[in-house]
Amino acid sequence: MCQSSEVTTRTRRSQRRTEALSRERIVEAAVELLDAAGEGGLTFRALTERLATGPGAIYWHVANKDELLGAATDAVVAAALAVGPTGPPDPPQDGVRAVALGLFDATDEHPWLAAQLSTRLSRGPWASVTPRIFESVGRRVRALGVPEGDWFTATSALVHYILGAVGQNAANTANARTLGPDTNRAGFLDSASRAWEELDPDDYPFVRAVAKQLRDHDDREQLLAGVDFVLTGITARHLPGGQAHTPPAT
Amino acid sequence: MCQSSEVTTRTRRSQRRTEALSRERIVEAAVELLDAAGEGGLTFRALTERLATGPGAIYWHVANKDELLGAATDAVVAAALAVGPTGPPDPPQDGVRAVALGLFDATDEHPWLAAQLSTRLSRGPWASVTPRIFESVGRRVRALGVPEGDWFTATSALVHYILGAVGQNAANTANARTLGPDTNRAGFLDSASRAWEELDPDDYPFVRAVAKQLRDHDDREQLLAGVDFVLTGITARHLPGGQAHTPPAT
DNA sequence: GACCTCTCTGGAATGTCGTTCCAATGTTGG
DNA sequence: CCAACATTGGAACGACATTCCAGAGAGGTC
Repeated sequence: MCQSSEVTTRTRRSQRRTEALSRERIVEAAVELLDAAGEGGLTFRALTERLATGPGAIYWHVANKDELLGAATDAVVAAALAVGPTGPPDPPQDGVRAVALGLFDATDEHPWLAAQLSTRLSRGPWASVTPRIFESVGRRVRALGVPEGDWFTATSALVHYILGAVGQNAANTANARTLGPDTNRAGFLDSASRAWEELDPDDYPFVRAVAKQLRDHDDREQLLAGVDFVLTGITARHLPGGQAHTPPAT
Repeated sequence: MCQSSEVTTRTRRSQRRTEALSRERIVEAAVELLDAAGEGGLTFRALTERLATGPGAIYWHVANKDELLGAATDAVVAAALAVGPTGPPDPPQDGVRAVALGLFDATDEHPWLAAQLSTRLSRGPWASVTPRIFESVGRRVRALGVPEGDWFTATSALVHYILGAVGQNAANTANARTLGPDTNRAGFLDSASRAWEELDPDDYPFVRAVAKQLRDHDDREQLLAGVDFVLTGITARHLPGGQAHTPPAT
């Protein structure tokens, strides 16, 4: 394969691209690739092909793949939280529920988001995407009447729960898709439930006992139930009345 | 590099290994590599070197890297939950707190665990490591007196919170280590707090307001506070008395 | 218009990784 | 002693992220 010297005249590109490359366009293409082919679908090869360019051009706008993934995550989360930016004057509890559902829907639409969120949070929790979510939830906590000294603790509890639940729940739908086009969420939960029922009765009595509830549960209901647990806990501690529980509008 | 044919006589290994290779030994070595060099430290090359063998031998015992990572995660989590296997007869609340702290300490000892837990959960939440944690928490929920129909919802809420909080909190300590040997956890939180304070005052008023609390907070206290929020929420809903809150032993 | 300079481009090359392939080895049982 | 067999480990492969660099276009200067 040792070609002679004349090859150094590289086949120059047809001409300069009509539409300039930009970080925005790259992130946009990255999100599309991730949506289409999942986590492993984002490669620089696929990216160069889709943008009709070379790796060097992309690296001019983006430091590396990790930063690109972070930017994609950030863009999607920002869009998800943008539904009620500054927080409408509805009851704070409803606001927190809206944030949770917004993230839930985002992970549903972008199946790769759940894994990305978890990975990013466990690698540098206080950067990038966290402040956005923290701010969104924290404002409602403040509006609840929680004393200032407990803002951080209460908000952290809510954010941790929401991210944990969203990551795990939305994966149900996402995983069902990867199992095949014919397998729907119900089928996925069905097989998961069966797997639980087949565990060792001595080691896993409880898990076996709730296997049926796993099959029948509704992700959104469960997400909201958990949010309400935390909200109740927060208000019960700080507001002796503890009238925290406004049931979610169904 | 085109060598002649005599090279086909490969330099055969000295002799058969004295101690047989086994899946156990491989997983053990994998955990050690992960502990020593972090997430990126586990490569088949490093593994073959450490075990003084070749890739083929490892692949005979393990399907692929993903399965190996899963096995490593499973082993570490199993060890973390093995402190009180069947659940001692202490108050259920304390039991849940013990599970949370056990996972917290495990991620502290194995910094890679947080990311692995999140990734695995969001990719196939109902397999591998989840039943173990679910069982552990679920037994205490049952012991709390929660009606059977709500076991799954209540346990899910607790597990989601614990995993979310553990993943994010333990990362504080882990990230402090990667920042350099001289940077400790306090230094890490300090710079994170400063980053929060430098956010746009218009977009992030709440985050800026709690930046100081971020700097001063204690991970374990906060973890337990969140667990208590959820526990309070659970018991308040189901047990009208709502005497759920046994303050953690400090 | 000819020149320089600076930003931006994209094709080739590099090194590492997970994984596969297979000749060779010790072991087991006939 | 020999033929299956489970197991080993070295070499090779293809994909990937990343780096390098020759060059194209745009804007300025004379």
